[in-house]
Amino acid sequence: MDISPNAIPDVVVRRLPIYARSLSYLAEEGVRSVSSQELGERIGVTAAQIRKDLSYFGEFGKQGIGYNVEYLLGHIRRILGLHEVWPVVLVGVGPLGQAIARYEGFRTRGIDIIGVFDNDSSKIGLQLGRNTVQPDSDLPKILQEHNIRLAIVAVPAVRAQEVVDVLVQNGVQGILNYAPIVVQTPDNVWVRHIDPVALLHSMTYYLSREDEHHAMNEH
Amino acid sequence: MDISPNAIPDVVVRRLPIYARSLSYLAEEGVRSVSSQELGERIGVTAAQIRKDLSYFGEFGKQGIGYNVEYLLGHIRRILGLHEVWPVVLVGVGPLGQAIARYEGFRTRGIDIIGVFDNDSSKIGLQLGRNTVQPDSDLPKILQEHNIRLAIVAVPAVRAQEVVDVLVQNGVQGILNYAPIVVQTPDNVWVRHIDPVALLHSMTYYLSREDEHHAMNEH
DNA sequence: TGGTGTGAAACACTTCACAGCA
DNA sequence: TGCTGTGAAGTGTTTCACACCA
Repeated sequence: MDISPNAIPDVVVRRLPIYARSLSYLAEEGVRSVSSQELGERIGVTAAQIRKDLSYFGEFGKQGIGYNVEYLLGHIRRILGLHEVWPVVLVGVGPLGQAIARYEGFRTRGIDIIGVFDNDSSKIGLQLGRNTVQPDSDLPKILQEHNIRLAIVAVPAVRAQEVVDVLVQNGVQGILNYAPIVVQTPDNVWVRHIDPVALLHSMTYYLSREDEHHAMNEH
Repeated sequence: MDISPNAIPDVVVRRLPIYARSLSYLAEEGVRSVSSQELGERIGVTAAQIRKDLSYFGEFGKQGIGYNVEYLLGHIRRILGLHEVWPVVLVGVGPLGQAIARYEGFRTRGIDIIGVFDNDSSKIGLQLGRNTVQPDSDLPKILQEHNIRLAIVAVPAVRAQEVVDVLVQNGVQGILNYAPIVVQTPDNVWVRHIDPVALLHSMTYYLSREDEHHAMNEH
């Protein structure tokens, strides 16, 4: 999915949920007010970055004081569309899919998994959290009936593209893809990707460099 | 962890594992040679980007031909330090941790989970893949004995910081954090973060905008 | 006083466009 | 001919630094 000119930069959009997450912890702790400095330290981001990011959306702070936690959190939630609950489907019920289906953190943050699907008939009927596993063949019906726009894909890499095709054909516009493959979609569909191995590999890069460094310093 | 000046940009380092992944699929398919154009189409990246990225590390292609798949893959693996197998520990054996422990995709890509830990005594002794769950109290010993430099954290948010502190105190320099919280570490430690909910929220942002857009266009 | 909001400057990253080569 | 490797140009992102305000 591409960004139209004059739109908010995607980097900013990706940071907003982190701000929201941190603000909700602050709210739970009973903190009323927070400065960009304090929030930045929690999140590992500069104060200027936070102020600049927020300035795309309005003026939420008070000079000399900072930001009211509840007020800013409410605004960010609304900006992200989280004043509504988003129904999503999950496809793929291997160990990872089961963990996702059982995780409470989706529902508490505005994401409601309303259906879980697998093509393995031995899994159909399995109860996972509030959901019962349904066959993939029921996907189109459910997607359309509930007007689903978001989906989580946790199938093996070889199946990911076909599953994504079905999702997109039935109106899904945002996909969280756990399969270690880049899926092809029309450019009005958003895809975010989770590949823990790739993330680890990006760290092994630096750790190997460090070795060499030390070796060099020893001479 | 910060980047020293003149170093390879971190964005580039993060793309290398994606290139490696795609190249290994090509190799499995028996493809011998690939152009930056073809590889880019698979990955959703421009050809120029790939050529530029690779040029940080050397010259791996042949004019008029493209890249030899095996040769380039070998080089990228070496650049990422993947000519060695990296032993890692996993802390946290809830449903997610269990899925991680059982996932075969780590070992096949150079990441070997050599220990899994939890502080819940009812889980100690549980067999997960090739590992048996050990108590957190054994962490320091194992980290030091095996010279572990990478860890995966899959504990609840409230426990993440204390776990990370123990890891760092015992020599861990790279952490893959599944807990929905930004952990504090010394700046010689790398942290990568996985928060599926935050990724979904960054998509609900765009999907909400689209609604408004349509509403606007209807007038 | 202590903090925000924001243009402008600095920096980082991507894309272009083409020389050069098999 | 068809593709790489790469300076230079273009674009995007972050940081600076300060006017402004409760």
